[in-house]
Amino acid sequence: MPATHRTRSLDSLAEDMQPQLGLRERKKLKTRVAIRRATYRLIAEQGYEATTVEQIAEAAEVSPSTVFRYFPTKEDIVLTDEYDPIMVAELRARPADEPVLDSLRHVVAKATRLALEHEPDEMIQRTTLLVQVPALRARMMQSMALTSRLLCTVLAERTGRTENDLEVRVFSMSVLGALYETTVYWAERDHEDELVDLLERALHTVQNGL
Amino acid sequence: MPATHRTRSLDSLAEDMQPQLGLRERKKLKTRVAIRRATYRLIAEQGYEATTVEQIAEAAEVSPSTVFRYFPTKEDIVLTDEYDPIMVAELRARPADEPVLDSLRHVVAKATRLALEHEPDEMIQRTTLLVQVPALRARMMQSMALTSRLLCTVLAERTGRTENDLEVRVFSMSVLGALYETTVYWAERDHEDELVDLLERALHTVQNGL
DNA sequence: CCTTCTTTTGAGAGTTACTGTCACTTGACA
DNA sequence: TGTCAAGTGACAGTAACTCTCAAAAGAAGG
Repeated sequence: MPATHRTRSLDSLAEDMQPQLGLRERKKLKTRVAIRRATYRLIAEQGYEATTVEQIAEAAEVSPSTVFRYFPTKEDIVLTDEYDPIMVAELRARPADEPVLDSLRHVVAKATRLALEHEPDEMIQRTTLLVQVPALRARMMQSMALTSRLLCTVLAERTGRTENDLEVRVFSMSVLGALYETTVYWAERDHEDELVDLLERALHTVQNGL
Repeated sequence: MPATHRTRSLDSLAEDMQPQLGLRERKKLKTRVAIRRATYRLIAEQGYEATTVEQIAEAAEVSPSTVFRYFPTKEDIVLTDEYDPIMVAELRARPADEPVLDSLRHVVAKATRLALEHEPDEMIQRTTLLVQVPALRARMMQSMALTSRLLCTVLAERTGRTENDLEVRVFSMSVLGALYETTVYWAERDHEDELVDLLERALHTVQNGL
């Protein structure tokens, strides 16, 4: 079966750089990718709810058990993304005396550009689904809360506070909330705006209020 | 069966003020209350996941079908709260030239005090569950997003913008995110702080940054 | 190449939240 | 009291998970 090379994705990236992983690991990666591809395809054809895990398993040529072994929930097949650690690293790399929101602006812009040029299709399909499917929105917000905790750690380092400090946590969460809402807004308006610009405006609003 | 009058709740409040509702409506209210009481009791005894809807139905002396007729999901039995419309009304009642965050401070403080004096037990149990059960957190955040849209409407009126304005939406969401995180923080620290004070600090942080 | 150990997989059975249907009961109202 | 609408329960069905266990397949050593 000829693999499509038209869409570039994190998956395909991961496929490429196989620095001599054992056969076992390579197969695992392939299965993971196959499940995700099948999922995205089926959902595009039938919609999220109409697509059952059984169908996904069949399309990916694995058993349903295997699907659940790779992804804890159906939502995760769609939503899992791997940008958090990258963003944390970038954030730590910024000069320590730079105002926090400036750092965030830079990092968010960079990560967004990276994501947009790297896997634009997935990004659009994912955010579209976010608008359409409540279950996915809920799950997304959960992962947003997780990301917020990561951000807390970095902010704590910067400000000399605890990562459990109320102010740190509130600030992180309100930033993440802002970014989330912006993403939804972008998708609602059919991705016609420049996401980077929207995010810039969002962070500006967080900083200066209405 | 003698009803406990030790705990004051919205439910019991609603029970009291029955300004001549028909028998039908009164029965509906009673069923609703029975389901919720049973749920809270069972969850306190066994935990959230271990409690099945069937058990709840049995304890509330209704059929499972009826439970689902009253609450769309198991999560909703625990989480449904009715403060949103009150807060919106209060917010509209504030002077139009008052800075938005000042209005919010007042309204949030008032609603919180009301809730705390009125149904402290439910509030504590609910927020405790919020910390323990991921599914409830997710659902809570979803309802937070809904509340955010309400807030958007009010903010739009105030600022002369659209309720779909990016800045309005981002601001609403970041405020709500802040309030949510504060609630979780409160519960995580075993409700030992004064929630009103924490919320005040949270809104201060939203206004002035870290 | 063959053996042994370990990881991964698939098959199947079970649980539970939720949906839809339909006949029956029970308040509302004349 | 009888008629109508609203509310309820029983039942059957779906789909997302979970658990268990035996078979398959890669890794490692002789």
